Formats: sequence, structure tokens, C-alpha cells
Amino acid sequence: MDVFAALADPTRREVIRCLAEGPATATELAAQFPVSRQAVSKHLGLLDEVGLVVATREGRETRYQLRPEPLRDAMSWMAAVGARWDDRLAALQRMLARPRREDSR
Amino acid sequence: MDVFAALADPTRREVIRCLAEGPATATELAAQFPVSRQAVSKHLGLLDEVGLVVATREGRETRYQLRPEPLRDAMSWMAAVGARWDDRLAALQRMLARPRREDSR
DNA sequence: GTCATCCGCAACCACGGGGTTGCAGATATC
DNA sequence: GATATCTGCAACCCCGTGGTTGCGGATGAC
Repeated sequence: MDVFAALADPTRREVIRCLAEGPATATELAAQFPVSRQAVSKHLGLLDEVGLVVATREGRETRYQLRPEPLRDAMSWMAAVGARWDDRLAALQRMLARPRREDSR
Repeated sequence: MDVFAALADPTRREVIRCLAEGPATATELAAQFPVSRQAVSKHLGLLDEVGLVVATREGRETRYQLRPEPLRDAMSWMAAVGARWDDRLAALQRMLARPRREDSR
């Protein structure tokens, strides 16, 4: 399962959107979704495998936190593909290719 | 089927990569893949539905051409999600949000 | 200690989608 | 006109996966 496949599911994208506003547990997230806690938990497990999320256990609950780095990889691929067809994507590609160290957050 | 789902399949991504180097027909593409022509044709049909590709019939063959606009939409979503977690993604989001008219090549 | 939560694991189901093969239609080529 | 390509449509198979339910194990509250 790669990043694109992880982003393919609408529920998963919504989970990501929620996590973008702050860390949360599986049950908290499941409360705002029409699916069961187990389903959300599965999605979070997938997102964790791909690296889009990190899980930290605190007592009896585990908080999930967004990790946007894989998104940059995906965007890099897209920018590279579209670079020779779209000037703005070419500009984005140059931007993404430029390595920096003071990255995430 | 949305753009992310379209990008989820590795074969489809490879097709897109090939089309980035120039238009091609289904049979031409199938020649460089381990799958049948029909499979490639299906993928091209999907990519057409999503808008990542346009098909133009010339005589008895149909050429497929890349159309990178949907990629920008996808990148825009990702940038928006990661914006509050990553400064560079925030910069990209500002860049993608800026509307222009002299777009796709 | 007892009870209530929160969680993960496992089994199970249903559906979609990637792949194949086969065939019929349309277009160049001779 | 006869033939060879190029294509699209349809039927079919199989496996991955999103979803469910049920259960048992940890942890916190009383």
C-alpha cells in the first residue's frame, strides 16, 4: 500500500482532514463518522503503515497525529509528471526538489 | 472514481508517466507493459473519466494525451491539509491558490 | 476488588476493480 | 472486394479491501 492508495479512500481523506486540525483517538474520530470504530481504526492502521500518521499510546488511549511528509513525496511525483506540460507545476517541482532541513511542522 | 483513486494503481501511474513524454495509442502503450491491450485501454478509459487524459480519434486509431489539471487539484488538497503542519506546504498552497488564466500549455 | 472504558485481534461478508479472453465493428491496404 | 489492423464492448474470474460483529486484554475510576 503506497501513499496514493492510502489517499484513494474518501473516508481516509476525511480522517486526514480531521487530524489536520489536531491529534485525536480512534474513538473520537469514529464519533464524527458514519462507520464503526473498528473501521476508523483500520484506516488509521493503514495510514500509519504508509507513514501519514504516527500513533502514541498514552495510558489506555492512543492518539494519532498527522505526518505530512509522505504528502510531499506524492506531490513531488505529480509535479515531476506534469512539469513538462504545465509551467506552474514545473515551478512547484523546483520548489519541492530544493532540499531543506528545517522541515516538518 | 476520483483523481486520487485514479492515481492509486501503479500501472495507471506508469501509463501517466509514459504519456508525460508524449501522446500515444493504447496498443503502443500496451507494448511496454506486461498486461494486455484491453487492460491498458480500461485504464485509459478511467483516466479519461477523471479528466487526466483526453482521447482524440484519428482514423482508426485513438491517441491519448495527458491533461495535468486534475493533478493540480489533488496537489491543492494535499497542500491545504498539510499547510498548518508544514511551512513549505503552506507556501505551495499559496502558490496553487493563486488563480491564473494562461494555464495548461 | 469491581466495574466501566478503551483498545486490538480475528473471523466473516459483500462489493468493486484489475485482469483476461472472445468477438464484432470500423478503417487502411492491396 | 478481400484482407489485415486497430479499436471498443461484454462476459467472466479472482483477489483485495472497506465494513461489520464479537471477543478478550489493559488501563482508569469508584
